[in-house]
Amino acid sequence: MNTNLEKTYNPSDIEDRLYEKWVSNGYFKATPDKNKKPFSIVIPPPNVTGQLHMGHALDETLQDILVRFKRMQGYSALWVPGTDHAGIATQIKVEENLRVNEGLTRYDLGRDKFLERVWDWKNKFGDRIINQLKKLGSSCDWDRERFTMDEGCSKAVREVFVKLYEKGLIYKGHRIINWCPSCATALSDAEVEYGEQQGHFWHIKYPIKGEDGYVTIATTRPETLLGDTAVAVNPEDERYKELVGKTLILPLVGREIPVIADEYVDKEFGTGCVKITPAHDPNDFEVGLRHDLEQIKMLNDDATIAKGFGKYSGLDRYEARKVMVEDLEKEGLLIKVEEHVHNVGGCYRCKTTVEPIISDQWFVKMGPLAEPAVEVVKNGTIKFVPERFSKIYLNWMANIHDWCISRQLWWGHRIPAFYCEDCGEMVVSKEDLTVCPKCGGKMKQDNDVLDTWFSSALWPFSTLGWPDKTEDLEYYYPTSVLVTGYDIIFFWVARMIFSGMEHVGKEPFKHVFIHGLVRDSQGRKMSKSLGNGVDPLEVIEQYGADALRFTLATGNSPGNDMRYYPERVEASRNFANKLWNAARFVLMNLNLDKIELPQNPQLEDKWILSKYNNVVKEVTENLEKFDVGIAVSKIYDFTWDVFCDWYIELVKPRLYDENCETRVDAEKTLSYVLQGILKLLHPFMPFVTEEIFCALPTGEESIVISKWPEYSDKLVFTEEENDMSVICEAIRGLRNIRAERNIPPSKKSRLIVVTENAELFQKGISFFQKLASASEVEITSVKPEENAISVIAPGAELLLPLDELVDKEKETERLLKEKKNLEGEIKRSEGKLSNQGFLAKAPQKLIDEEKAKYEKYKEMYQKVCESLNNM
RNA sequence: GGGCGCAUAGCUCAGCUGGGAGAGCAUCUGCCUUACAAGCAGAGGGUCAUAGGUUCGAGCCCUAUUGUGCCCACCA
Repeated sequence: MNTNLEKTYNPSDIEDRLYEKWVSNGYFKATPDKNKKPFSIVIPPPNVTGQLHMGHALDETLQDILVRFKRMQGYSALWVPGTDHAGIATQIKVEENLRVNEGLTRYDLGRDKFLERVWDWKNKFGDRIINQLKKLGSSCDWDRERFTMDEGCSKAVREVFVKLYEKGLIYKGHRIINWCPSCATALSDAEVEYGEQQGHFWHIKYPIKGEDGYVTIATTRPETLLGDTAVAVNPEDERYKELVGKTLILPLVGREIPVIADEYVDKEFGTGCVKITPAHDPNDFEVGLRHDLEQIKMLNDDATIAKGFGKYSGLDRYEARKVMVEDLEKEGLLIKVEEHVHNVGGCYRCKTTVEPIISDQWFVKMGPLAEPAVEVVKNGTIKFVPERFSKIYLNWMANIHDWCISRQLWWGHRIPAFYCEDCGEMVVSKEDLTVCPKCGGKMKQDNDVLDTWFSSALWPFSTLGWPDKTEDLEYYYPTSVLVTGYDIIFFWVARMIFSGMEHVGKEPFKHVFIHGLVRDSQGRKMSKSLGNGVDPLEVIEQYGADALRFTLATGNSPGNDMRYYPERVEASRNFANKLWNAARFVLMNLNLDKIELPQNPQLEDKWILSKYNNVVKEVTENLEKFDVGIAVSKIYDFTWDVFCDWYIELVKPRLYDENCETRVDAEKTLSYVLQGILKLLHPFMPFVTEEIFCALPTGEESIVISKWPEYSDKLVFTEEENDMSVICEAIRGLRNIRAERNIPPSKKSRLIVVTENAELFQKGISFFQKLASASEVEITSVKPEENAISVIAPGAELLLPLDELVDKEKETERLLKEKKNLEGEIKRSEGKLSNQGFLAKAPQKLIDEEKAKYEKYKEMYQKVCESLNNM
């Protein structure tokens, strides 16, 4: 018989072909449809740094699982990936190790030339993303021009920038920012990573003017003394009461600086005297403002010492530190040097130690924006999964500082501020300005670009056409769910939330589904420098996209990291293979031209249908709750253990018997349940399920657009489930004893079933023959006097009269062990049932179940005792 | 300093609202049983980190402790 399925499962044979089919049939296209509910995931891959591809694959897989699930449930599901201009540029920088900055440019290109390269790379990188998504089988809506949104994004970005500027929520300020000397750009607080470093604590004398004495200052950055404009002490500090108001001579420089009193100083730390460098420390900056101190910038943008500091000028910050410490020592101003471990901030991209520098930058005023963004999470409009991440989010939002959004880079969206070269007028405008509205002079656009995350924050609505009032925006916004890793909650999630609230007036998504990071088999982050990154495309090549997707979905609990093991992908592939072969078996034995429920289901048919029905319910519930890992393991267990290992084996006798009257019912049940399994599994393993689905007489053209299975009251067969489990237990008992005695399956044996429930065991005869190597099966209510091995099962004693195998000693030993086991169970059960508390407070269902167990064990115990007596 | 995770079989991890400890891999035994050796049937292996507490009942809830990881803040 032709099964339409190749003998061996080979993913590479089917995956590309099916993907082409889906795209050309237009299954992935999503349009606003009033008769359907919307489900939308509109997201760019996070700003890729090039080495975390497996992390993308996880993102993409989880997103696609949800979309496919919802589509089958009848939603109009939209799933649009993308990447923006700035993200691509980051990628370029990492892959080429570029340092693209005026004055520091390794490839000394102008802005235009650089942007040309950006576009080249955009295509290359865009292809890479598209390719990975295709290979993974992601059911994205490709036809729209959303994939790269440079133009649309630019429009949205300008709209937002101008709007916020006019509302006073974007301002240009002279403030302390984090400066990366290597990238030569400002960074936001979130872009600074802190790490412990072994440093020193230099104790330096600052002489008091007109006196012999001095003040001792302890510092970790002695070179910054060049920018000192005061020394501060705590106003409550008795030691230094006299000092306040006096003047000090700044060592090496000779400048006169005052001693001031400020609450900021901790009396207990260091010497209790703090040098104040307003231009190079955020706290000092605040102190400086309070005391109206001068801000002296002593560092250039490349972290060399600024002009005006004599021989130190032009030295690198660390070189200057060395030289200055030597000079201090020479002058006898260095008291001591202590070892000191402290946290140092580094640039999250290039790891260079950042310098706090006072600088003119653009900022977003966060206070007013944070308020609604906090509220919307607090009142549950946006729900984090798992819930604990909402606390992290809220905590961050509550302590948020203004966001520095200008970057001195060449990539990204250029700030839409224009300056008149003649009169200095500044205009923020949606349109490019060339002529000054005030004096008619020539206008020049701000050289700075926006933080990547500024445009990324607009993604949920900019991709839907905002600021235009499009049908898509109307229908799909707010989007349903955001799937992402916890590492970018601050960078991206938070900013999308307040941006959505501010610009659209509605939350950007309803759920934030947070997953963990994919690590290598030793638990390390995948990184280029370690060379431990795994390329999903290679994994797909080797095992297939289905296996990879299944692996990423399995054992993945929300918010927790997962390790990548090739062995796990192999296990997933094996599962796909198992399904493939089960399908081949069904098809080989199928004579139907359509799939339907059996008219005359037998015991085992009802058993599997009932179990299947239950799995449908559970899997659906789990997916609704984003418990992807639990859902997938339930399908796995049902498919392999219940359907393949039991049901298929159970119905073989009926299928192999040409004259069997209920053969057709077996066929119907087999194909019905298989079809259901395929549908449940489709979001996880889209390709293999489609290939099999199309080989079945479903009458449908594709599983992608088929209907998700639903729980049905008609398929509840509790009694049959229980009966069947009795038979299964009996079979397991027989197999157990045969395995213990090393009886090969080829050696059949007579079986005598001693039971009061002849009707049930009558139905089980063919199962005992097929699954427990029984030859003739005799059912009786009276135990015969025969030399036999006895297996105690619930409701029956099974006798194997195999003379040559009966070994009195072994048999006694085994029965004694069994007796002991049962005694334990009975004791446990008795303990529970005699516990008044349990009887009074436990749910009735549980008590009934416990009573039933007790009866069962009691009966089995008696049988074991009888057998022992007979020996 | 503040916050959040994690600690369960040899390894990697599940365990959903508290109701007799699970999977994959690894190990051992026996099977080429006409869908599948990428397989089948069995077996061994856990004081669920420790100590208390709540409860009729705790891997799950509470408290403390230890180990471990992450995030945030940062005192010069």
